[in-house]
Amino acid sequence: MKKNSRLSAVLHALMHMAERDAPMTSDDLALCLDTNAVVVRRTMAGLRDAGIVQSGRGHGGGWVFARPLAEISLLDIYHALGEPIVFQIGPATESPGCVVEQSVNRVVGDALKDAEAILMARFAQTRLSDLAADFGAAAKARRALTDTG
Amino acid sequence: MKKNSRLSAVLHALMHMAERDAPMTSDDLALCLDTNAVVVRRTMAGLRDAGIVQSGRGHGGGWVFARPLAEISLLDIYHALGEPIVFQIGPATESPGCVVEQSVNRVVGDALKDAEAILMARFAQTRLSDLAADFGAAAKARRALTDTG
DNA sequence: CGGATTCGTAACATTTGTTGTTACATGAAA
DNA sequence: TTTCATGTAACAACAAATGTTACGAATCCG
Repeated sequence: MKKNSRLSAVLHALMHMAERDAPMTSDDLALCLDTNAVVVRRTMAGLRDAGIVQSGRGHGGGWVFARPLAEISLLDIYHALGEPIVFQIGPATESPGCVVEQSVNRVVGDALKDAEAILMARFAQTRLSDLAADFGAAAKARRALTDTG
Repeated sequence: MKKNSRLSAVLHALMHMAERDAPMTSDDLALCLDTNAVVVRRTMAGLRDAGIVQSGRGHGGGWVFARPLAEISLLDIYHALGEPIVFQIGPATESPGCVVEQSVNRVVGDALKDAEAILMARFAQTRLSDLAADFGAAAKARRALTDTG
């Protein structure tokens, strides 16, 4: 299956936004992500609804953060994207009648659930400011948002 | 996209095999799994190549275990299936030129890698005999294979 | 006001992976 | 030799993510 790259894509976009003070248009971001402006809007829509970013129309419009980077976790982003499916592997039947299949689903499902919990915990404790620091944009990001927030 | 259910499907099939002493044909298993015999053969092929099961043709043929259930881990099965992709979420670009994207990929990739390691560890420590015990087929399974192994 | 800019969104095409199906060859047992 | 069963290739059906086009709505600037 094709992988769902919305999480990585949106993080990439947000980090480019963090490098700038001014709003970035969907076309700007589409260039950064090597994709289409419509795809950018589609992906960012969830973040806007979640109050993570804001969009403005017309001249001087575009995308800006609605909160300081230190107050946005990867888990916030993940949820704002509609909680994309984490695992590609899964049961053949959700509610099987066969007790054997029920047993298999329970054992494998528990393992997947635990792994997912680990992942979510990691996402929860990682902030956008950490990500920005990772490539040396920490200072810029702080100047751009923490002061105003 | 559709989920990859081969792991669950093959475990379901193996547990039905564990309930019986006699070989089960692909048609038998296809009935259990509510699918097609060709799909069963296709999926089981990896397990046969890995020496986990054996297939026999002609009258009285079908699928049997090649090792005791206690000596087969879920990780063995997972590898035998060609290590299906675990995560549906992933990076947009594998080897990006953009340093920002590299940073994002590293952070998200590390989190995914850790979660995958947790999952693999769980798979490694879970044997088919554990699975069989989970639905009360432990006695049967032991009678069928541990004695002969 | 009018034009340029930019987001919002629906509709459709493209791509890719999984699963289902058909057809036929190969091997083994009765 | 007939029947049963696997091995495998080829193709169809289906689903999900992404790319593309088109058009509407809001905003800014002159």
